[in-house]
Amino acid sequence: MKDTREVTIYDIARQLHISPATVSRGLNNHPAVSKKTRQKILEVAQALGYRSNTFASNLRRQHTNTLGVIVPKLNSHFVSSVLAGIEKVANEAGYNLIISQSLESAQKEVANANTMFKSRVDGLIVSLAFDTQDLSHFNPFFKKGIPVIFFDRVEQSLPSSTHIIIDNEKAGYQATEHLIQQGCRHILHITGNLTRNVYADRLKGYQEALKAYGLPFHETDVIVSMLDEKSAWETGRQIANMHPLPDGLFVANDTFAAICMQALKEKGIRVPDDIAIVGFNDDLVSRVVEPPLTTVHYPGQEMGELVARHLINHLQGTVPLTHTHTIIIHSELIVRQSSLRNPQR
Amino acid sequence: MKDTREVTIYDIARQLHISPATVSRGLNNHPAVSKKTRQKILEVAQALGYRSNTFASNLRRQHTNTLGVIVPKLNSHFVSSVLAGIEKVANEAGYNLIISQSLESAQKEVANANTMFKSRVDGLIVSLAFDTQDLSHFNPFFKKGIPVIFFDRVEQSLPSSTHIIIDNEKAGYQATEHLIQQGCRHILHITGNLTRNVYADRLKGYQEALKAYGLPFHETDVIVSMLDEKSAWETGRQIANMHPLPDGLFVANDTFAAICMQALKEKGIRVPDDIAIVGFNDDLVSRVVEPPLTTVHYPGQEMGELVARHLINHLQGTVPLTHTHTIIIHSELIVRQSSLRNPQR
DNA sequence: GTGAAAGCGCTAACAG
DNA sequence: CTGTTAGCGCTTTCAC
Repeated sequence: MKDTREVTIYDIARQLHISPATVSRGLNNHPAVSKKTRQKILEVAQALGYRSNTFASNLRRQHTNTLGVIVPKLNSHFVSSVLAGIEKVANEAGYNLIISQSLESAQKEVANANTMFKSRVDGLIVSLAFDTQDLSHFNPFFKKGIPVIFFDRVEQSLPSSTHIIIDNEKAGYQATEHLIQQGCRHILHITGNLTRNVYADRLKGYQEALKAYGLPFHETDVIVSMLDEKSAWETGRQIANMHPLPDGLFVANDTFAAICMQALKEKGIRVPDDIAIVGFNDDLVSRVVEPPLTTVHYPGQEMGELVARHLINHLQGTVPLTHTHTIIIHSELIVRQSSLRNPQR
Repeated sequence: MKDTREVTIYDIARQLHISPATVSRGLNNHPAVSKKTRQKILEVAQALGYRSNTFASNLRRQHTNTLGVIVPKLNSHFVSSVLAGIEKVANEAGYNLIISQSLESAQKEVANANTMFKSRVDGLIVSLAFDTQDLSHFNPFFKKGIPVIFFDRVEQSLPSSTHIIIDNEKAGYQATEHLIQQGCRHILHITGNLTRNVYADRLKGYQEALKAYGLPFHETDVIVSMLDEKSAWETGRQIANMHPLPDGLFVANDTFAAICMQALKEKGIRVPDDIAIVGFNDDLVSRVVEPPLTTVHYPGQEMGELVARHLINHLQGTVPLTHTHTIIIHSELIVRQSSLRNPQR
């Protein structure tokens, strides 16, 4: 039953009475092969059910035409969009993708990086896990000159690698400013691990905005959380029990914000009247909760396309990666009901 | 700067004055190699920064130790859980994973299958796209004797391949029965492409339940949708404008249900008082909407583990795959406020 | 327990 | 435009 023998270029060559080299060239669209022979080669290949052996090919040429991608979690609108963007560009350029998720664990990220290294990806795209501190698991790549490019969750201390991010400080500023303009005077900021750029920068923006509007900043108004579902419920309930109640919440992701909102509402607290809430990411959930969540949108797909294009350009020698350090993509605040206290118009 | 030369088993062999064959054996824990030499080999390999060349290895042995996974969408709680389960088992058994998403497009699924085939995965795990009809893109696998195993979205007409599913008919029955028991008499069922088992079976369950409770079934009460976000809003608004209003909604996924709920509420319709709603999947969103959504939970992680274990057992020759046709996993209805009309207790 | 040797399938000089 | 040749790095008989 099993059709066990593999068809090779030798089989094609034999059938056409030409050399395997020519077959190889024909299959790879090498210019120095006549249209006629190429045509024939393709036909026979088709007829014989030939499939090229990537391993032999990769073994021979010393690269894999494969890009590695490590993300914290597949399961978010933002990450999905980025991936879609990366895949589009990679596909068009003939690159394959290996995708893995660290599940927000530094340990798993290390394992993933090792796998990627062993898989000999030509380049690596990374968004760091929640608690990744040490970046030495990328050293093998640096040493071998394999380009690594970071997006969103980056470590800017790292020299000589490219980062593609949004202006988290600005986004944090705008979110906070918006809350202030809605009349909030005591705004809590709920965020993640502050060693991570995205959270540290949003916090900076939050602080700046407070300062700009002459509001005091209290350390105790910043809640650092693991940002998982369980903490979200706990934090939400905790806030509901505060006296006096804060009147604004700037939360570093939509899911967390949505759950907080739920927890607050369970305790009879009104959103936005008692507490106005702003989230981050523009996940689907932000549109489904009641009231819809004001949030920061950033263009995942574009970001992914940009990241991939950059990496591929570099791999193809077009652009020296080390010269373009940090690329900042536009983000914007989307105002919905969860923060709107004095409806405009 | 670039450390360009790769370390091979020859380098290790030379350093230890032994043959590459022995090094290979040592690295692969071949029994016929003394503890001492193995120890030394490992040390030198470490010191030299050796990484085995998968391509050479794969080229030589005729398999890849890699499993392919094709899912409709990465972006759902259920799929993430399944993947986690698959990964756990695969990892433990020393298998690598290539994961790709069809994004609910049959066309993309074909492309993915081809890529998997070219990547020479040792086995394939598939959950079908929304609109996949023709399954011929898996023929190359069947022909070559590469095992393909389906889960959740399956095509049971397919002979001689294993399916791992939940009892969708039963789940559909229970969901509908629950709504009836809550006093619903006119229940709409919103679902996906009815050629797909999951949707067809849930519909059957819905019909059975109606019949069992002496309620009439109307074709027009079944709304077939693409189940994307846009349709969800449209459908929700459409339902809101119905006269008379239905009093129950059984929706084939949580996201869609959540959006419908939102759309209904926008029109001033109360959930569950005017319309009770049951979703499907137990996605995070089901817990965050107001009121929380009654839904059907099924154990993704377990399902993933089971699927992977099954496939790997077969690859290792333990179990003949063709003999175990269909495995059914337990699912359960989780009752929350969106459907509770006469609060128990 | 270890070594020699052949070859997995492909590509890239080089030569014509 | 096409053929010859020589490996890429590894595993696996078959010897010893």
